[in-house]
Amino acid sequence: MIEIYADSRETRSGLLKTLSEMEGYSIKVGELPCGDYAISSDVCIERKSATDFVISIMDGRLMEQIAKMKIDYKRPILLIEGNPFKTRSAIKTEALVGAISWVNAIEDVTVLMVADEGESAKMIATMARHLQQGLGYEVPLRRNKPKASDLGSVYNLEGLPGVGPKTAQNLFNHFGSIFDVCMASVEELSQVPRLGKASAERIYNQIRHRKS
Amino acid sequence: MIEIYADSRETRSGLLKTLSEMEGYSIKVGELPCGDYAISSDVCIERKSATDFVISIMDGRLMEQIAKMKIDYKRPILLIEGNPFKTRSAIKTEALVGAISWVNAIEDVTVLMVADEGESAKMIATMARHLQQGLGYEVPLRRNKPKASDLGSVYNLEGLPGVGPKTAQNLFNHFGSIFDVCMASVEELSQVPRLGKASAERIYNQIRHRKS
DNA sequence: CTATGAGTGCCCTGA
DNA sequence: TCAGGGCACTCATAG
Repeated sequence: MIEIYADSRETRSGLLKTLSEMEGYSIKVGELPCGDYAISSDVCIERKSATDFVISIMDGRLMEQIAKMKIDYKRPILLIEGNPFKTRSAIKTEALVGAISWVNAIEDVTVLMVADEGESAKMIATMARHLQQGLGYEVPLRRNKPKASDLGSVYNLEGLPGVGPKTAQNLFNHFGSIFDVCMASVEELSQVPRLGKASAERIYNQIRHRKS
Repeated sequence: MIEIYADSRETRSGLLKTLSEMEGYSIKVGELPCGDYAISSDVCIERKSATDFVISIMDGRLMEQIAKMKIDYKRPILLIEGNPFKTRSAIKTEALVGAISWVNAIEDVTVLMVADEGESAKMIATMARHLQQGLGYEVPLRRNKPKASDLGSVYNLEGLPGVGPKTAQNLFNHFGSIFDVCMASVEELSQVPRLGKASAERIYNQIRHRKS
């Protein structure tokens, strides 16, 4: 059973009703210190309608709420319902962008936008499930692996830090095999075109990095 | 002067043009190992149009890109342009919500949504400014590179033939590092759970395979 | 992402 | 020890 904690102020919202009608979820209503929904010990969600969001920027409530959430939760999420750019209000686009950028870049808080209440419900439910039960299987990080050996080697090297398609090809050309790349010293790695000492070191470290 | 690094694939986009016309910004185009824009040593941005986003979910490119960004940068951002829920595509809403939730909840990557290219430009520019100049005082690029991670190693090993998420983890657990996997003989590789002689040989051959 | 199906190869059991 | 069926995991495809 997936548990979602909702703040009592949300009681009247249709969202809470939708959530409580879902199979496999248990909704607990109470007084949250901040935010509207808590879906794990690290994650809480502040849900705002587009107009509410705009207003909370102007009266400074947004900063306050975000700051508060960051104290109690490691990973707060701001969920905006509707398009704030489309609201008829005095606020300038720059201010809007500035606020979102601040929330995101400085405060490191995720900003999600959904169209309506229904999407909000689905989003909150799914995130709760993912956090509490995982996906139910492992996600394949890489797909469409090439079969030809040369391509396979290049593809494999793309897994190293700071190595994209171009550098992977360079590495392979220079060393001739994955094995030789693994044996290379930092100095030898630096010889490769487009690889500086910093990247070379990171690659070297990743290859030797031991399970923590 | 605020610096923004853009991947060369973005050259044709109107966004890059808009950015380069902005006062006080210096845009450098080059080959980024991953992501489309880098705005600090810790933060890079993968920008996707709504339809692109949907397509990249379906062909599995999204997971790969996110994973790669997480290896190279401390704080990757996924910037979605337009409303993915409104695209006419065969994908189910559940899958869409699932993807966003996965990026967010499981991968702990910030998701940002904007309406169009213009907003993207403003958002990227503003975030760059916030990160590089702070809101008032100086917080320039700290040069602390992301350290080698378990995830990076597992991701790398997943590039090998016949190796999916499960086996990659098993390999890493058994040998402790990419380096040790590369040094292993066919016999030693066979020791790993669920790896028989056939798979072990394929892996061994791929690692030693020389450029043809 | 979610769903489904086929294919490969490991592994366990039983003789 | 070896054959065979069950299973786990990879990989392709489709919405």
